[in-house]
Amino acid sequence: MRLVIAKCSVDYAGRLSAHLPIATRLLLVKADGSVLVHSDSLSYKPLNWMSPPCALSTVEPDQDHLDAGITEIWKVVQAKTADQLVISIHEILLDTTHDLGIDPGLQKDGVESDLQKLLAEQIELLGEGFHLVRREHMTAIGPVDILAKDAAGASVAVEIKRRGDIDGVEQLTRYLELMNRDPHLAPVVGVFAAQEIKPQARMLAQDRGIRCVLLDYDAMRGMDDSHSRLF
Amino acid sequence: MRLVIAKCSVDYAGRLSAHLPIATRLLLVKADGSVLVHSDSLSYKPLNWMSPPCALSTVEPDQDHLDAGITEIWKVVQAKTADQLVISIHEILLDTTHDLGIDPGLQKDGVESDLQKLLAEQIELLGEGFHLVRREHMTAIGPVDILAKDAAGASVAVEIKRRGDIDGVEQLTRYLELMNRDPHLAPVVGVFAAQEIKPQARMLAQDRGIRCVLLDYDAMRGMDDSHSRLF
DNA sequence: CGTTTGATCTCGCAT
DNA sequence: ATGCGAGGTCAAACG
Repeated sequence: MRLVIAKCSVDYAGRLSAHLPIATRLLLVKADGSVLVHSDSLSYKPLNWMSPPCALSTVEPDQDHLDAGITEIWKVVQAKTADQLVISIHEILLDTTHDLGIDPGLQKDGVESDLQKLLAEQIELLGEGFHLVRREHMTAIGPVDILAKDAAGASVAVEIKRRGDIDGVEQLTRYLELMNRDPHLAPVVGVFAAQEIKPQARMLAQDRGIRCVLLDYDAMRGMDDSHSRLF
Repeated sequence: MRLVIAKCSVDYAGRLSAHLPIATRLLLVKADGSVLVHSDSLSYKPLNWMSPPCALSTVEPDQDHLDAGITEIWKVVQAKTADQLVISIHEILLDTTHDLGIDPGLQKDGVESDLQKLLAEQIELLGEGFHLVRREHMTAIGPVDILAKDAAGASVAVEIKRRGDIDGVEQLTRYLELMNRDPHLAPVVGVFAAQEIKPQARMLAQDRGIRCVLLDYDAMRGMDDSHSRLF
């Protein structure tokens, strides 16, 4: 990884065009050749960047460039899309390279798949007498998160989101429409389950006869045997 | 901006839990207090981070930590959500600070608003005799990108995307459903206009009687008077 | 302030 | 490869 702090201007031409006026920024060149341009604010997202696979080359500045104060030009081209990033450097304040080695990677916990697993194990949270048919029930247009049956034996399709917005309701609606055409399943009722449900999503769901259920991840994890065994 | 290259492990607890095993990484502390943890690959996205507003404090390692080889502990807490990022440092290989000043910011060209402006000016691209009623026509559930009339005087609702996928078709469908209930507008036909349209989105649109139109941004910009005057 | 929507979204998984 | 869904989405625009 090469770290350069430099006074520079940057131009990107690819999926769109973008320009960064001259200023002092951090230029990050990673081992895979990718380049990130970061300013001193706006965390997370670089001002500009080039994703791998890409190649960095330095171009000799011509007299016009030199007159404009440009001492060095980096040209980064994407190998597949031919997107271009051109960094015109006026002054280098830091230039250091370190070998970091490969990273073991991030371990996550608490994402949608965890919610799905917990709700499948605690399907009675949806109501007395509910039982699980299967997770990831396949339909022609994709898998329904959970298929269950209620106390009366009617089919229940459950869509699970961490954050429930309008898209999730649309998705569940398409599944329900399709599943209700299947005489082996119909009638199928829908349940939209999420840790948080946006008002507009709740409205749309109600309008379509879909029940909304709020999930409490911490409480559900607390009920989980495999988790509680760890303590 | 402070740049630190260090052998460290990282733990995040907030909207989810995440852990990074010990390895050498770049730690980036920005002027606003935000922190980014980058590895030497996977451009763009940090392995872990904390967004502003947040506060960084150093915690004195206890004997257990010291025995484990930890020489320094950073604790970063989000001011509002109380999310926590804990960085346990084993060895510092680089530690340098530079004042970058504020960045003038990125200038973009070619995003959705540009497409909308150009299509509004060149509405006849949709067909002979089309004319613009207005951009951002308000409905009860939000603004339709462009409202136009065709040669026969029938209303046309246009949804514009850079990349047209199924969500855009759903969105337009909701608008059409609503607008067709309005006797002043009905009947309203839909046009889904994008630089690129995914096959599944095209299928769904066709199924709902919505016309798909591919937009050529460069050609449209070439036709644009205000742009050509610049050259 | 909350809420919505776009993004050079990125990223991962399944087909 | 391509499509699809999720993201600690982020971040800007709008009410």
